[in-house]
This record gives sequence, C-alpha cells and structure tokens, in this order.
Amino acid sequence: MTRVPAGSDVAREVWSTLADLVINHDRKREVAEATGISFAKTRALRRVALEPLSMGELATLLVMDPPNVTTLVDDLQEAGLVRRQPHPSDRRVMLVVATPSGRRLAQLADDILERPPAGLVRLPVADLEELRRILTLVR
Amino acid sequence: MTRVPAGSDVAREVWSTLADLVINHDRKREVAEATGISFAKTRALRRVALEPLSMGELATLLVMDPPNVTTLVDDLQEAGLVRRQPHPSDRRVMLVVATPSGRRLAQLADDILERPPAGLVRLPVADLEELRRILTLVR
DNA sequence: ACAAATATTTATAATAACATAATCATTGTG
DNA sequence: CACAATGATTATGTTATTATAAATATTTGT
Repeated sequence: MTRVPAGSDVAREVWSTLADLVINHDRKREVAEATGISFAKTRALRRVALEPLSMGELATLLVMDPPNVTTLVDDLQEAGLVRRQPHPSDRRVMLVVATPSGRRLAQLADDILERPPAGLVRLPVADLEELRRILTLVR
Repeated sequence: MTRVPAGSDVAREVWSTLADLVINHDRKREVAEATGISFAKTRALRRVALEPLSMGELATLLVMDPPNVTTLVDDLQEAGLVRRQPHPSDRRVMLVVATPSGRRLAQLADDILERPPAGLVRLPVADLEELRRILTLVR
C-alpha cells in the first residue's frame, strides 16, 4: 500500500487532458491566414493592444531577444498596426502602442482564438459554470 | 433585450482562461534542453512512442508536409530513437517505431510536460475531481 | 497488363526564428 | 562630471521551419 500526496496525481491527469485539449485545438495557422501576418506578430500585437508596453517588457513577455523584438515591431509599424511613442519621462525607452487598425486586427485574432472547441460548447451549462468557478481559483 | 445561446458565452470565457493557462505554462524550452532535440522532434517521438505510425499518419498528426517528416524521422533514426519498419502487408508504407531509448526520452519529456502548474496543484481535491469529471465529458 | 493512385523519398529553395556582438543615446550614481 | 548601467538599435550569421517539384516503388482498379 503506497500513500500518495492528495491531489497531485489527479492534478497531473487533469493537466494532461487540459494541455492536450488546447494543443489539439491549435488555431495558429487559421489566425496567420486571417490576419496576413505571422502568428508571432499577432501575439505581440494582441499583447500591446491590451496596453502599451516598452520594447523590453515586450521582449520579456514574448521570451524573445531584444534585437528580434526591434525588427518585429519594425514590421508591425510599417504595416501601420503599431506606433512607437517615446516614454514621457525616460527617453531611452520606446513604448509600443497599437493603432486603431492594429486593435482591429488584434480583435480579429481574438475572435478566432477565443472560439471554443465543439466539445466544450456541448457541455451542460451547469458544468461550464462549474468549470468557470474552478478556473477562477487557479492563480 | 438580447437572448444569447445558453452556454456559448460561458464556453468562450472558459476557453480563453484555459488556453491562457496552458500557453503561459509553456515548457517547450525546458523540454528541448532536457532532451537535447528540438521540440518538434520530441513531439513526433512522443507520438510514435504511444503507437507505431506510418510516415503519412505522422505527417497528418503533426500537420507537416511529408518531405519534412522524412527528414525529421531521419534525424530521430540517426539518433537511435526510432527505427523504420516496413509495413507487413503494404510495402509502400514505412512504420515508425520508437526504440527503447526513444521511449525513455519520450517519457522524460512526458514527465516535464505533464507536470501541472502550481495553481492547479493548489486546488482543493474535490475541485480537481470535479475538473476531471467534466473534462472526460469533453470529447 | 496497364494506367491511375498512393506512400515515401530526394533535391532544392525560401522564409522565419533565434542568437550574439557591437553601437548609440540616455539615465542613475559615486 | 566621469562612469557604469540601462534600453534600444544595427549588423550579421546560424539554424529551423516550411513549401514545392520531381522521382521511385508499390498497390489498386479496370
């Protein structure tokens, strides 16, 4: 008889199922098609559409090296999706801000990415509510 | 007053949370470090460790073009992680089979990828059980 | 048997992703 | 003020990823 730490095995099982669910519902291609830009760029755009970020913050969030963020933002800027705005109090930092058309494109990506898989939609409402409740506890 | 389809909004919200959870717990880098091969190769290896697959089936599952699967499997084979076995009844198809060392490496990747995020482990056991129950309904 | 279809491979090219060093401007500190 | 530290950029190169066309071997259908 082996005694196992309470929820940890269940947690592992749940996590595996969860990760599979998300990975098998991958919409990167669809998003790239719809937006006309690479998924990496969409990801950056969606992030700055949430709130303006400095180049460095963006690099950290995207786990990219700063030089590569520079060229990525260059491309987004040329496409008119973001603009660079000097930081008001520190002239070393550049804030990346989504333009209106950038926000629209980010929204388009959101619409695709937030579309839940069929299996989830088919769940009884009570179970969905329960899922929502539990997920808010995960922090 | 607009009437909205019952669970679909909740489903969308739940899905967003879920996707964020999985994406923010990305372990691709860690897995690549630990295995010494690219994540794409790990993915293929883990898949054939589950069961032997033909090149074509693998291409479909990985959403890759067949020529690229060939070179990917070439690499895995050179590393001694898989072998190619001709299909018993159709000599056009090549079955990709994980070797013992390939299965070990796949297991190593599994151990990392299946490790749940802290927030999930902290959940009350009852909620975890409930999560598991609901997730089995998602098919 | 023969033509069409299927599974894989070879060859090749284009592009994307990733990393490093060096440079410039600006800011904080002794 | 001099100097170290910071944020961003430029330049550059390497490796991965992705795609396409063409070739080979085998099977299937007529």
